[in-house]
Amino acid sequence: MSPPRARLKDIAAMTGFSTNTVSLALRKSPLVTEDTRQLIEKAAEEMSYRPNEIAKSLVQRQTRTIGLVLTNIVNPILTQTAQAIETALADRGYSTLFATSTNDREHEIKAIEVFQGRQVDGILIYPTNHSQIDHIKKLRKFHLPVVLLASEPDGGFDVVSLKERLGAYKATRHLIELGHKRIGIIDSGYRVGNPEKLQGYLDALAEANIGRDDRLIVSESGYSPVLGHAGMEALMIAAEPPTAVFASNDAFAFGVLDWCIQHGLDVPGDISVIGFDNIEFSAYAATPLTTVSYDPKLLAQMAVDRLLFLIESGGPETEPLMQHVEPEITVRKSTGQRREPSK
Amino acid sequence: MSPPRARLKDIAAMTGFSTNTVSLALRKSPLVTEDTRQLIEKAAEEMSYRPNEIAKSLVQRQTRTIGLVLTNIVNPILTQTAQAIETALADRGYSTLFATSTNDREHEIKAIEVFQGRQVDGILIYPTNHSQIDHIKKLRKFHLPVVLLASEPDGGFDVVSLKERLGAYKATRHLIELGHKRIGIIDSGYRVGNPEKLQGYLDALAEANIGRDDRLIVSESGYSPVLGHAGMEALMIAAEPPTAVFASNDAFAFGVLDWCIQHGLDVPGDISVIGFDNIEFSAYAATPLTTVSYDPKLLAQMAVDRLLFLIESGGPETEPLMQHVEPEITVRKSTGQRREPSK
DNA sequence: TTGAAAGCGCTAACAC
DNA sequence: GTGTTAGCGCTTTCAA
Repeated sequence: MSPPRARLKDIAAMTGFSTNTVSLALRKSPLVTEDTRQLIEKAAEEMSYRPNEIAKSLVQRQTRTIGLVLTNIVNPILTQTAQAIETALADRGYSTLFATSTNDREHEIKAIEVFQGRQVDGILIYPTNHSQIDHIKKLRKFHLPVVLLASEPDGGFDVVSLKERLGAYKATRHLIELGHKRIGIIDSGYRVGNPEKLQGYLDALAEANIGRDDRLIVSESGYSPVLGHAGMEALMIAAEPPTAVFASNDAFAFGVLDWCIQHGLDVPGDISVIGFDNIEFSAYAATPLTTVSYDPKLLAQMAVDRLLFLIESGGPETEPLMQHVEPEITVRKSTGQRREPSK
Repeated sequence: MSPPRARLKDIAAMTGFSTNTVSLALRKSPLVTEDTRQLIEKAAEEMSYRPNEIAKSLVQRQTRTIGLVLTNIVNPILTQTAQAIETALADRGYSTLFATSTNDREHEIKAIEVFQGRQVDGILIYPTNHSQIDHIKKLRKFHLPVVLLASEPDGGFDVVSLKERLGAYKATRHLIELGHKRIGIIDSGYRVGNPEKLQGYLDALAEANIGRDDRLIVSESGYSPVLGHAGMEALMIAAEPPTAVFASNDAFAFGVLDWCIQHGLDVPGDISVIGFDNIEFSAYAATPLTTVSYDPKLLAQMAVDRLLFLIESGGPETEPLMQHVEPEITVRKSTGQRREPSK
């Protein structure tokens, strides 16, 4: 009975006005009389008219949609970022097309291509690999506004990111200040081309004149307590194990804590552990976790502001802007003064 | 120098063929010669041609995009569901438009309207309120395929959901079997119209001939350990406090655990606690959490399969199908036999 | 095998 | 104030 969907034309036929007038009226143009507008609005209401944004997009060459590409959203900090981005975008009338790369570069490239095809007005991306971003650079040629959510070494990009290197530096320094000298790191990014955290760790060691010892550096790709557990195992099995460990994300830290419980080690008595991200649950871990914290909402807001500025200024190429959020240490119970070896 | 974006017309002009031939060739139609196809593909490649899916959508009346509306994604179980949905959809060539309602009905309605405007081919939704879904019912009139991610009392809808009531029943029964008789619940849904968990709790009590005691029922809206903490406080402050508590989500349970630590209560010695969702971190809580578990990936896959079936069969109205995922109890350390009162 | 023409639902120029 | 026309980039008849 009911026609699938009412179009401007239908309500034009219904009211006797032209499609143009109807279009104008529905957009509350001052050109059309109050009376006709009301008439038209009423008809539209009755026919449950919904403008077809696809058609509108085609003619206006803008979709008011942005593409968001994250590696995954199971890391609660990325979850929060994603949610904050979606909310900030919705507040400004934009929709969010969402894709996860699952840390696979091919997926990431694919997602970007799909977004381009769907004519997104801009892209927000946390790249799998912070160094290999040629595929993202290409977007500039299409004049497609892009904001990176991770710092990228070469520059030349709009960036809103956390100072991961600084965070890692602060974490390591915190341990050093507690007297620790043998400090392990369970890194997550190095293998996939994100060396920031490892760098920060090394920065702090160097500053304190502590030599690098590769037995204290392990790397796991992914995000899960079991990986942290495995990393800890590798660290502790070696000769001269650490007295403190920096887990490059909180999930890893939970695995580390778990390893300690299983092996009867007291945290922080026997060993200190510090995480990264300050996810909500870190306060409720087996030992409340000392960790590196920052505000993902702030980051999301800055990224959205920048992207929408780039889109809406629309003008000639703007000079890339790099903005950073600074992390802090949130001290809880999992780190403590180094105990003198009982020997 | 470079034209913003190459169109079919441009590559037609370039190669001397008509736009139609170019379109056919690029879609690998057998009608066009191998030779011309290669010629055209090469030209397209050179001009970095990307088909405009918006234009395609307009003529084909399908966007290969679906809308996903969740209350929020900070609950890790919804995060996992969201991610699994996005992945399953991408595998089948669909994009995901994403929105969070933040448990606000107005937001939810707004999101749906936006999605309709953007001509999504279908909608997947976890509604804020499982009973008030008139706004979702309206979608049926638009012949827009919808799959609900929560069970809905009236029927008449395609549903893929967890048996929340059964999960709550099992959780409560688990506590009863351990000898508990005064069992508290910290509910999250009742106030917003999702009584399933409270019902399941009451089912189990009734079955065991334990009378309902409203002093043992508290309700918090939201998802966060601090709410669980507050709920626990309310429960324990009253006369005849419980010896076991069912927290309707794991975040609440963490808050409960925290309250117990602060008040020197041993879990499970003094009090048992059980959560709901089995989020990854529940194994790493202060006391590893006994909780209700299920597989969000399975749920996501079923929901996507159903929605795409509805879309692709496209035919006349299909009889609504209700599918359910059954939860199980994962027993860890936070629940134990009821201790006889020392009195 | 390829081309011409029409049209998806809308907005934008320009008449009237 | 309102109507007419053209066109966004594509697919889809229908011819040739």
